[in-house]
Amino acid sequence: MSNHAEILIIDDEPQIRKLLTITLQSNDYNIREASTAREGLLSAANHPPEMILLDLGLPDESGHMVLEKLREWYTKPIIILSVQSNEEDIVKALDNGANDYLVKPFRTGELLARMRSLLRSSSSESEHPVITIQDIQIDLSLRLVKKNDEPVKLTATEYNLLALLIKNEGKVLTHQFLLRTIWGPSYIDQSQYLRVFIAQLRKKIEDDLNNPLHIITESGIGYRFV
Amino acid sequence: MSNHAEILIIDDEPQIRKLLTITLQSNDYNIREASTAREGLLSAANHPPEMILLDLGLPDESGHMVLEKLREWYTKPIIILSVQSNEEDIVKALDNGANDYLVKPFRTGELLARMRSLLRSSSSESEHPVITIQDIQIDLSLRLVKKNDEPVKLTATEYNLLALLIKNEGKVLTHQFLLRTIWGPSYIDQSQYLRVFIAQLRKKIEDDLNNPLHIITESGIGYRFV
DNA sequence: AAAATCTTTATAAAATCTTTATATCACTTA
DNA sequence: TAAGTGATATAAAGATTTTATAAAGATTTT
Repeated sequence: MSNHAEILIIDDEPQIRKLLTITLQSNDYNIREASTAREGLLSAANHPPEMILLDLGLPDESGHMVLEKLREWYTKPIIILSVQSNEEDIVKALDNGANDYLVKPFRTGELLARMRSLLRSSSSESEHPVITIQDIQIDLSLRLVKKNDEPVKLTATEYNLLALLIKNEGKVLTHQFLLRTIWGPSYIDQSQYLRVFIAQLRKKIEDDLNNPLHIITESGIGYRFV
Repeated sequence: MSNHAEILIIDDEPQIRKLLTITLQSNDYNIREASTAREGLLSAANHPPEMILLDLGLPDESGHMVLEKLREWYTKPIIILSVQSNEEDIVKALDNGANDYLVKPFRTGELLARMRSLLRSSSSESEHPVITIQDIQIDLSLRLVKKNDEPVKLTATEYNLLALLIKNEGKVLTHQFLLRTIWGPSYIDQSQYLRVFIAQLRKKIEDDLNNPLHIITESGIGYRFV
């Protein structure tokens, strides 16, 4: 999964910034760095990121102050990274609008998981798992299929079959497997069902029925989505 | 601030439940308790709470399993409370849909602050109280629906159904999900209710009943608001 | 009690699935 | 090459399921 979300790191320690940058970049995040409160606020305002990682111990101003100023307008997740482990700081930060608080040194795996959790719920509407294959798009959470950005109307069974093929793009799915998965184990002999529904799907998503480019027949074996 | 939000505690240790109950009740939360996985899932289904506090070490089933089963339909915050402090458990829980993870013994002040933080962002209805979709407007805080700026008179059930559809604009909501959420888990077989109320809603907000543009039927699956 | 709302019943219409019939294709063999 | 064979494609009829809607009865609210 490539995300490319922009993350702003506000921390004055260069080695922490470096560690974070390398870790996050190798997880497909785009990084912006700031080493002071002033710089951080400026960067956030000029290029609002998807998430902010904020150190509480900044040289020019308290991190708590930065958090408050950010929260006057910034609504996306803010995670606090701090050496302070006392409850007072944690409670204060969370009540001032921080979404999470990790005590340094933190485990990077945990940080990444907490970031995923926050990004998941913050962009719950906009970020759907959309699979795009040439002119065909399928949004599994909306249960929506598009061809050239036009919605394609599919019945429940047609959708299930297409989704199964697309989830296994490139792989041959046997008749048996398809029948068992879509219709149930007692239908593995009803190959004719499969032919009927494959034909219907092709009518809806292929441009040239005599030369299907997406749903490929593997004679004697099954079908494959390309 | 009095909140009166309902919180479900799933934990098998009576003394922990007692501590949590007393702490949370003195902070104006209403508490429901469960000591096993089975009991917890049942309680959550029958009285969906505003938040769930889930222990990972349950006697009958793994807490991870409970989390997965809950997340099949429960969308509000879940905080994990566990004696396990290893990164593997934390990452797994967060990636399975937990919103936070606190290692026992935890500080109650911090737990309360993290709960406030999650409740704040989960009740995002206050941030975007008005949703506009073409000619339909819904003000979730006022419980008011307008069509072309004209107020539409809806009954309580009609409103609940429409609001649920609109909050999930574009997504197919299954019969099961709609029935369970609006009428309760014991009504999942009463599809006819849904048909009657969908017809009533369409009469009130669609221009052409023979060609509904907002409430779309997905035969065999459910309905979708566009 | 009256009004509003929810629940249940009945029925028509629409959509979908299943089955049948026939055509087509790829490949083998005379 | 031509006929034959098995697998596949497609249309269309028939059967079944699902949905829409009105309206009557029951319940709750005012």
